Amino acid sequence: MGNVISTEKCRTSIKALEDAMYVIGGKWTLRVIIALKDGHTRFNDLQRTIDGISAKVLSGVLKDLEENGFVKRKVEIGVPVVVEYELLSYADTLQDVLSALVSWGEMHRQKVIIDKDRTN
Amino acid sequence: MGNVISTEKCRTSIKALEDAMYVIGGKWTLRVIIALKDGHTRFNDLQRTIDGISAKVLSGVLKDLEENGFVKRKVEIGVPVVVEYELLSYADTLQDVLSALVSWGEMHRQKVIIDKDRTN
DNA sequence: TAGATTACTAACCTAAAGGTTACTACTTAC
DNA sequence: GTAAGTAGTAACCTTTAGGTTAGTAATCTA
Repeated sequence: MGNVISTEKCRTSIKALEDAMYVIGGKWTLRVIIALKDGHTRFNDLQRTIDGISAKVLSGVLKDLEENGFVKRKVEIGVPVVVEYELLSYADTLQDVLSALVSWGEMHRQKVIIDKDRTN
Repeated sequence: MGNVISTEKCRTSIKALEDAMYVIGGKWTLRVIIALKDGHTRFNDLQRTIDGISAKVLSGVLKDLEENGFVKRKVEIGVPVVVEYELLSYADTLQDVLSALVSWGEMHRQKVIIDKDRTN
């Protein structure tokens, strides 16, 4: 009961997790980053790739990503004006997070399917 | 533009991420798991350890964790009745996700502090 | 004998993330 | 000449996760 030292480490971990989730825990944030990494750099291309995202939400997420230093918005003046969202190197720091989440998600989906089969 | 093959891989990754976030993306889910891993097994101990969580929310999270196979609820009959939440081995599969998120959160907090200093 | 602790639940309320619809102004394709 | 694509914004609405308050019944503590 109440091991203070471990509780402190625990609280520290929880705070770090909190910081991470604040920035990348939104419903769409990491999905947009995945699509950007996949080479989809333009607004409508992103919207088409990410099923279910609305223009309003995509626009908001892209603004947040810019503010947090993950993405650069590049406007190429011409006719028509072309806007490209370029991933910055800071986005690479998310590599471990992304691959851990994606592979855990795949694994978990398999597990859920197997569990369902066993109950039939 | 519109490389169909890579777009499909991208969609698959996004779905896996979606599955993961559905299960562990709640505001409190991973915080509770961290506290459980730290050896806090009882309800009020967990509530004291996880700053800001209400009894209602903690109770809901613990039920979800049980349903998803992360936790076993153990009742020891006696006076008073003691309830313990035991982490199951399935929770170990989250190790990579947890450490990636925690260390990214720590790193990001440092970056934010440094960025703030630079603007002063 | 008032207060704390045990493990919660019921009922209610709020905020904010996200969803929907419509619209811009210009250009290219059919 | 009309439909679709370019990159969004404005205004509005809804959902729901989470927050708040209060209370249970039994025991122990100051």
